[in-house]
Amino acid sequence: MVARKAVERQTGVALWRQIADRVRLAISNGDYDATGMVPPETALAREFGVNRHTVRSALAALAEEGLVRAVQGRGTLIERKGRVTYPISRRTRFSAGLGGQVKEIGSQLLAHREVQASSEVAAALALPPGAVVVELQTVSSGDGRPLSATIAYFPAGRFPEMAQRYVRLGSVTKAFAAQGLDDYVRVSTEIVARHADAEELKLLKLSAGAIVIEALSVNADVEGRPVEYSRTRFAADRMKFRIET
Amino acid sequence: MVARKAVERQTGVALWRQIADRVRLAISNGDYDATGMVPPETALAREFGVNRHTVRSALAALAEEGLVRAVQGRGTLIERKGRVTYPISRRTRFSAGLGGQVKEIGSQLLAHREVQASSEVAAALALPPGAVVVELQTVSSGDGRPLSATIAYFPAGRFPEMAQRYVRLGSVTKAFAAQGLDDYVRVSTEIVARHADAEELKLLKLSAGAIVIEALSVNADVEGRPVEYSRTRFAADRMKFRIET
DNA sequence: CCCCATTTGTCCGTATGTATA
DNA sequence: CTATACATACGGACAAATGGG
Repeated sequence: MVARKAVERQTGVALWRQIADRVRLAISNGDYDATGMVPPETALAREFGVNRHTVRSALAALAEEGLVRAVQGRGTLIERKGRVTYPISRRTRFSAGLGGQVKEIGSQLLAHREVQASSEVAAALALPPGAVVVELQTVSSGDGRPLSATIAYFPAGRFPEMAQRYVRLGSVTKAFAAQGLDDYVRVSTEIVARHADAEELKLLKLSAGAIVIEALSVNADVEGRPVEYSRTRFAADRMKFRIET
Repeated sequence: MVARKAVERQTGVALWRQIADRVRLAISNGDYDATGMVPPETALAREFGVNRHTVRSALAALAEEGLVRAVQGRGTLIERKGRVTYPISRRTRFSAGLGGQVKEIGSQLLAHREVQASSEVAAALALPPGAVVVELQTVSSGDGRPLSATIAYFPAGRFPEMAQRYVRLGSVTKAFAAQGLDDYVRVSTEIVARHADAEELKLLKLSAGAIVIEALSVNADVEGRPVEYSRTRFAADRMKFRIET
């Protein structure tokens, strides 16, 4: 048992939210696996050095997220727990990487269009300035929980059918295959962690103060020509990343 | 100019803190590089849809961090900006990876001891249960800003002098070399992003609600024998990670 | 030098949210 | 449920400092 420090006051983050974050972390760490329940409100209040009402506010927030369910007379039951492990390697594939960890993978195309590449996108895809690219905005989920929101760019000349194929097949890898690209590799990944903005809170069904991990990545075909540049925002508290070098 | 969404109310996270987080991100993204200053308080208040006083609270927090400095009559100057890029590859080296990005790298040994390996540590280092390991607690900084806090474990039988060497040489790589290990490679890295706990806030000089990236990694010698298992907490808003696969 | 627009600093009061007892 | 204390957020007004005509 790790001695947990008292929450901090006057930091701009309400005590109930700090406690909600700690309990969420403890749940995903498996600290409460022995009972399958969160400790009683009075115990948590003692542990964090706050009033029981404050703990109740925190648990209400977690119940709102669907993470726990309070049952009068019994306690607060844990409805969901662990993080999904997402492997990052030279052959990173979203669906395949999650295989076995979730029963059902969902993918939803929110929007798509053809646009002139910004200087950032053109540089990443090694295209001339102003080249046309296909932009896809998607959200992926595991067992109904949103895991990531992505904006991806593909060279329009080479992959004109990305949007249509993605909708039908539900996977970038399959959409590539349907357009004659059988294999591709990850050439670069940059990662930053930060607080979610309002749009991400909504897309990923997060609560305020939540963390997203933003990954900027480039995939290329086996000849080294870039085929995809994407910006993926992961719901940090639902994911763990394993880097395979 | 990206249209920035209004901050959200009644979420348990104070508006001034949400705004501080957004402005910190904008600074590190270089959004204000043209002037070297944060926009005027009145402009920020309009942008976020809040009162000027609320913006002032946010800027006061950033000034407290040393990120900006307000000058009456002129504006709020940016004192520091970008994130340090930390490369993760098969040959990840802390000091070498940061080379050139910061003028001065600091490393501090907070504590060291010999302990019996926990089951987690023993498994990672491929040691028999109960084997003795050297535990090092360190904090590393760039140009005076704490960047990471690490707890590292080494097989005590093979590297009995880790603590003494580290203090003298200021680097794990050099401490290894002084004990006859010339080369080692990263065999696994697991990454999680979460809110910092009270201890991490203190060690890394962060303000409440801050994000840490926790990396669990194993290094092994060229024969594949594990030589180090470590748990490093990075100050997320000061770092960017590049994964080289 | 003064004048003036801009920008930060400080003060007042008031309403609401958070936390305790 | 009540009552109390403090933090947060707003609105307005004015002072103080800066830099450019």
